[in-house]
Amino acid sequence: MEIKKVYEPKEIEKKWYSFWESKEYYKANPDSEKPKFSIVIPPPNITGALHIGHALNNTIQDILSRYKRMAGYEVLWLPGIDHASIATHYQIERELKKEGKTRFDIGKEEFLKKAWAWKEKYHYLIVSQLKGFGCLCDWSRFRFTMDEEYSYTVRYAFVYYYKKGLIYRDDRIINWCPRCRTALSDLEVKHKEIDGFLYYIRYPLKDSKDYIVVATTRPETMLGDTAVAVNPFDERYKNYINKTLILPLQEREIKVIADEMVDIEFGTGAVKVTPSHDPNDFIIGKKYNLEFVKVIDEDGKIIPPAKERYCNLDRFAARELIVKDLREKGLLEKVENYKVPVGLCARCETIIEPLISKQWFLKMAELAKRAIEVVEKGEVKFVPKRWTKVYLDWLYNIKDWCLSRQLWWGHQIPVYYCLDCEEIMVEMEKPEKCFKCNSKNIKEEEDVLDTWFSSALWPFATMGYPKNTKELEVFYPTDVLVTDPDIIFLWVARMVFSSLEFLNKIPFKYVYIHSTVLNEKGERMSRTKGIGIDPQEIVNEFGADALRFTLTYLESQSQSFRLSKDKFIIGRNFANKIWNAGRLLFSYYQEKDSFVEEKKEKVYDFWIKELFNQLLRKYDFYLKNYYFSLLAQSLYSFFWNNYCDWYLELNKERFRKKDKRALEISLEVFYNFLKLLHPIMPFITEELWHLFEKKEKSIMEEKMPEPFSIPEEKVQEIFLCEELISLIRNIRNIRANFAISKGIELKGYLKTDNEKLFHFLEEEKEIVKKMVNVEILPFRKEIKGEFSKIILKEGDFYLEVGDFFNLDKEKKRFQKEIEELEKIYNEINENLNNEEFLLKARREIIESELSKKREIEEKLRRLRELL
RNA sequence: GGGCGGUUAGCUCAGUUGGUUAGAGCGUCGGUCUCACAUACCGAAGGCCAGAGGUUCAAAUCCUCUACCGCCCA
Repeated sequence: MEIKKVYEPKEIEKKWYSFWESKEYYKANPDSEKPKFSIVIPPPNITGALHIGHALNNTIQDILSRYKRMAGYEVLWLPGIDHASIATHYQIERELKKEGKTRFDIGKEEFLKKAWAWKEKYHYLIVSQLKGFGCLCDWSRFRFTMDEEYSYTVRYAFVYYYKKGLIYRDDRIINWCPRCRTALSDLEVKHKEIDGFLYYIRYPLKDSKDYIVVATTRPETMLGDTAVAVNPFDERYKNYINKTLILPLQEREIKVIADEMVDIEFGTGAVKVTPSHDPNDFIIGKKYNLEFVKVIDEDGKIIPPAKERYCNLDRFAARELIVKDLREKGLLEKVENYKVPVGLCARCETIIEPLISKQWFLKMAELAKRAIEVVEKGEVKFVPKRWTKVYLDWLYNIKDWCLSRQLWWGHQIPVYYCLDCEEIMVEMEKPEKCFKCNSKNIKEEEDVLDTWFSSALWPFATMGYPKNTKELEVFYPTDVLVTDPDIIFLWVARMVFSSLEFLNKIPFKYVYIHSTVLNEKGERMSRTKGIGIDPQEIVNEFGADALRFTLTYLESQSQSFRLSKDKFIIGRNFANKIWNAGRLLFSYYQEKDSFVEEKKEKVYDFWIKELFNQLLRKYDFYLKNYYFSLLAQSLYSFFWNNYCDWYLELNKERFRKKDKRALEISLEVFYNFLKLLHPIMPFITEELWHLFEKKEKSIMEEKMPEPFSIPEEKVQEIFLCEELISLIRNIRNIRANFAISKGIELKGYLKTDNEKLFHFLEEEKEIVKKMVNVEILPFRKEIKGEFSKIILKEGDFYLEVGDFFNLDKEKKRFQKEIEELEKIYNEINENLNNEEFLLKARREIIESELSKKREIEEKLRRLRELL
């Protein structure tokens, strides 16, 4: 059987994914007797293809679920996608814009058709991407947030909250995006400072030549001013309180009021109050019962009662005209450069307009309380821990959540208005007639819900809530949520309080927050900005296993890591290494019937078994603690640096001699390694697993390996293997140092009092000959010719190098080592001469220092003999 | 303004109860197409672990401050 020299993942990946699917390995069985493990996917939104951050996110989930499956759990990894109301709007509107249209040009029905088509397209794409990454989600339970069942749960939740009195409708200042034409929640607004101006405007006193100067960054809002406020403790304005001013341009009378909220330091200490267009002014407006004058509309245009001169102008055009008018009237005292804080729509980056508007809100105080409690008590744990504070701080300062959006794509708010008596009905289905006046003249609410309202229900809505499903019974709460830092508030916190409210259970026990993936310049990957790596490209070029391994290797719970395409070489090369080790083993495996000689196990066998046991211990620990980078590193170095570089190399001679036991142990360790690696690199491990025997079942049906048992006396002998490795390394070093090519045979003499070592190297003569072309001879008192000395732990080795010998080089080599050792020796000595160290350090530390000292002393002594 | 991260070899990063001589990959230098692998093998060079204090017998690791970079919140 011909096996390709270089690992080619493409066909192999396709083959095994369909195999897993055909066998339905992904399918969770709620009736299983096994312990349960469950994860719900953070549903990717349908706005576009998955990026490399998704690849990381889902690789982690796949690792955890594959591992748990092999560790004997019944695993549910529930997949799905999110309709992403506003984000999808933005994408479709962008397409429309290319044709010069807006959503209002084509109308709601046409728009929704496009949205569904969009969803279909990306639904298909996202699923195929996930499969391309090797993610084995339970496809039989795939959910979309706008599925009928899911939508039922969303309505159910809204109605429930409303009837409980937690949802209310009110006129409030909200964040309005004039481009998206919708209200936004606080979290959907990004704050930024831009270069702008601070305008100082004179507001004349009524019947006086005196005036108050107010400072503002937004002069256009003055059209809606209904007061000027000063701080009651501000001496400058004491005499102005309660006086009447004439609002410039509008020529309207407004009062000077005093409130401690006013910052004395800002501008002139006097501020204009526009209750309809500023959140703080809104509060003041309510407090002092001011008039609410709305002068900017939902398109960001000026409207009456502003003077006609300004109406229909865009807010920024109006600003310019107003400034011009003020200047002409001599009312503009001065203009300063100023960093103006603005809110931007998180989606389209349009400057937010704070607007007074009637919207639906969810009361947060009570809900937040319980969400805080479960995290403070540690029922829900963040990994890494530091994110706990981020979560809590947000909830400590929580404000009510604006739920309604003036969008079309999303869940219709289940509210119905009687057009005759103004009765408001909040119901699961549209009522036939008004509950109050029996009118059939009923209109449903046009607004849709914030996407995150439905996402907040994800863990249990996907499992069939409010029905009492078997899934909810056995798989809920889920074990861990894997996500990135951006959505701790948007999503994680909201899932926690929703779950507590509806099921009286936490939604997950752990929240693993992984790193943000950056590009090589350190910029956040962004599809809209065209920054980033397309995971599909990586899969095509390097393979899914390489993609997964590299991401795992780089995921170390840090805030972020930089990624460039060439990083995937790590994973690709590792896959190739495994592949080729497989090839080597397979070539002997094919001839296994001729492997008859059952020689006894060698020291190397115990050496590799011990190293495997160590790997296993680390593996469990790292996985349990979500130390993904260390997990990948330990697998990598075990396999490459121990198994391949030494164990297989040492075994080649045994293979040649048809040593059956050598082959068996090599294969056993290899198989075990494949099992451990499978969660990270599912494809190549599956392929190799099936290469060796005709197997019906997937490697994932295997149990995770147990440690090898090693007899105590064999543990004592493992050092011999280390001595052998050290000897070979030293010989190679000397050959390189003196430029003696391997083709030239050398002789060497071992001097040791350690009988085990003596016999061992006697036995392993052939290996040494083969690996470094050195013949080991019995030590004689007088060694002729020039030699180079190798210091082993338990003996000296004299390598006869003849004419190649160069005293300077040799001295250099030793001097350097002596200097290094002396440095360490002095440090150790200092410690050991320090009474406090002896008094306070742990016993095993002292002992290890002592034995180190003896070792170094001995080595130094032997090194100095040479000079 | 507040919170949180980062600063370790030329580059990208590990280093998880403080205790072997601080590691890896890439890159560099030198040598190899050796019958699994040149996506490889062998050898080597390269670091006062940002700076300053402190705690400790012992600090890259804990504490404080400073500087710079980044993320988040207001």
